[in-house]
Amino acid sequence: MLYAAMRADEPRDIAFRRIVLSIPPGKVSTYGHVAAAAGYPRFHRAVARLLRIDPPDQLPWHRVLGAGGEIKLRGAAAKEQRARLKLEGVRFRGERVDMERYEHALKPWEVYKDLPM
DNA sequence: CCTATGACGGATG
DNA sequence: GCATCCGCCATAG
Repeated sequence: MLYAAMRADEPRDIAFRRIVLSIPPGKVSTYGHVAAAAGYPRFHRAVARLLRIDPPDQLPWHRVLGAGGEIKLRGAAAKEQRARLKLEGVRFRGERVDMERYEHALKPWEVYKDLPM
């Protein structure tokens, strides 16, 4: 088993995944907010890492943005994310998502932890 | 052990 | 808005 896959089974990563899964279509969140909602306020970079190593078809990775609604991917991947969001009706203001309208309010981790996936 | 590199974030000028 | 710097977590060499 690959080390990356093992790491992805750590409780922290489970929490990150479940929170990302809770973001509904047409809504978005940020690396920092996902980390904080999971109970790990300084782990925004770990959230980004998880989205990078997880199979792309298992998580709505495109609904996670940088602070302020900024797409942090580069090149073709950035276009891909923007296209996916647009398909869900998420509108942009310039290069950023209009967070006032599309940011999903994440609930505290206790609300997610015992819910069915 | 140290350095470099990221799908980061905040503070500062 | 832009440029810099620093802090933070994780991985690779």
